[in-house]
Amino acid sequence: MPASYEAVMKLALERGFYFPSCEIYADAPAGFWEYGPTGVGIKNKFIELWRRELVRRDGMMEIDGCQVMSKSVFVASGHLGNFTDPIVKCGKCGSTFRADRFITEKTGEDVPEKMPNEEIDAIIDKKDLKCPNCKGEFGGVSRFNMMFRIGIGPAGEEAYLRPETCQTIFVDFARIFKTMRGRLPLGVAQIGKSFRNEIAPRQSLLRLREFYQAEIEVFCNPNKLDEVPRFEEVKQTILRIQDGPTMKEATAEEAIKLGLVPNRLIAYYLALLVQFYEKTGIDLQKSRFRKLSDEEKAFYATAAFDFEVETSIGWLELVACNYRSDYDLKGHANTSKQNLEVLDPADQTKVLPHIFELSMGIDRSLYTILEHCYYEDKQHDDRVVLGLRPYLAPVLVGVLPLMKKDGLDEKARKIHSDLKLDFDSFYDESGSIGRRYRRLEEVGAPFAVTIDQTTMQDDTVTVRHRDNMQQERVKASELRRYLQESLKQ
RNA sequence: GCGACGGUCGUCCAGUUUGGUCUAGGACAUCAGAUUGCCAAUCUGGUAACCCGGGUUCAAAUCCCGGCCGUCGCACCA
Repeated sequence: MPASYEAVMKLALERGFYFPSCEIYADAPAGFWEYGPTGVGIKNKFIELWRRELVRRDGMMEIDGCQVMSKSVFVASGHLGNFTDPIVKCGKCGSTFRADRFITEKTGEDVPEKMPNEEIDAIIDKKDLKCPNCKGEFGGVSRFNMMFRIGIGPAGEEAYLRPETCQTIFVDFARIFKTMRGRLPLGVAQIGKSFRNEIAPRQSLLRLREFYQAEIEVFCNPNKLDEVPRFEEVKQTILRIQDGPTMKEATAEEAIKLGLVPNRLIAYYLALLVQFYEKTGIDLQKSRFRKLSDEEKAFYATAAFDFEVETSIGWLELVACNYRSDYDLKGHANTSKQNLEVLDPADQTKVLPHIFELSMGIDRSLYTILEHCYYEDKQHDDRVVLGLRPYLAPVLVGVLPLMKKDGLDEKARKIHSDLKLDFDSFYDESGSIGRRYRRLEEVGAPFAVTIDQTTMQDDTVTVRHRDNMQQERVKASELRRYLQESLKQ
């Protein structure tokens, strides 16, 4: 079995990576999944890698905001206007359709999403449109909003679960900029949950109703999009860019010259993103930045690239990279009546920052890492191996006594307890040694330390490597340094 | 949300056609003991499931109704 959605799913269920939420109840809703112990291990390490390679490297500021946000936030953001799709439901068979698209398809008439419900109803009446499935009459147009609405306090004040984490960053921007002595360009980052009431959640981690995002919002001066001193560090990074039907590979520097990327600021962050994903173990040969056409772009984006990775079930969007211009800050400034302009000290001008964002889906990224790292080793009984990088593995090292006698088990327990506070160490004495190696491989543990008779004589242990199954002898006293070393690049 | 098909130990599958030896079976996984002692060994024993609710019937894993979940297709994915 090659790496496939089914194989990854099977492993996830068998080894506790992730599983359906509330599964002991029959009324558990779709689109909610939990991470088990091994899954959390990978997730936490993925987040730490993200912090190291993006937040700390670039000197970004990380915040942690609330999941419940006021109604006004979404009036300003446009979520309560632009994102409500007009839908019609057949009174007879219950089929539902996007009203605007349905009318355009049937009559050729252009129907903007924002057209009032009554006008859309009038068109359906006039053109005598019927349900294409059963010829039934349509009920009136209604609006479907993908946000979860909640009631605050006894009066049930209207509020919403955020449908994207970035709104927190926008509304917090002024305070962060002032109190943290910000300067443009300023990256503000956040990891957190977002909620979207998907109509048809599907494929476990890939389309969730409650999901993790890692977002980076870069606030910048729109007049200085090519002033990026650190661009030098990344200019040789290869960007693979799909523009319409053509796929082009170019360094970040060339990509600007070729007009594939509009400016240095965007090129810089796309390159950082590539360098980050290279370290996750995802095969970058199966990745691309897909330049979105005008029709595909979100309403707020003036330039947009989706970072996509090919998996057994097709191309998956892992990160949306949008140049959002001043859409967000302008909206929040108008709605809140606050001035969100900042001073650019270089030329003492006031400017309303523009925003370039990297909006990463953590759950999808984790799935992709699992799939790209999964393999079955034909040379060795089709052993299932998760070839995770050491710094992403939920278990770094398994500590195994060769046998449970002659004091080997006690010695092994001692070594395990010496390691476990600083490393993800796992002690296992159950079953044959080969069996235990295989179990460790399935959760991606890169190393197994075995305690044998020789250990009792000279205090050395064997370190077995997951990928090539080779072993080497290492002094027990050197183990910590050995493991420490493995966690570096 | 619509349609088609499906839902049985942790995982995969048998059993449902024709209701009754199903007290639900197997494989893998897992646990305990024995034996072995560096790559899924063997033996013995154990844990562990009919998605939920209702109905038909003397009797339901099996038939009927409703719900939930999953896969696929359509639609959706801001």
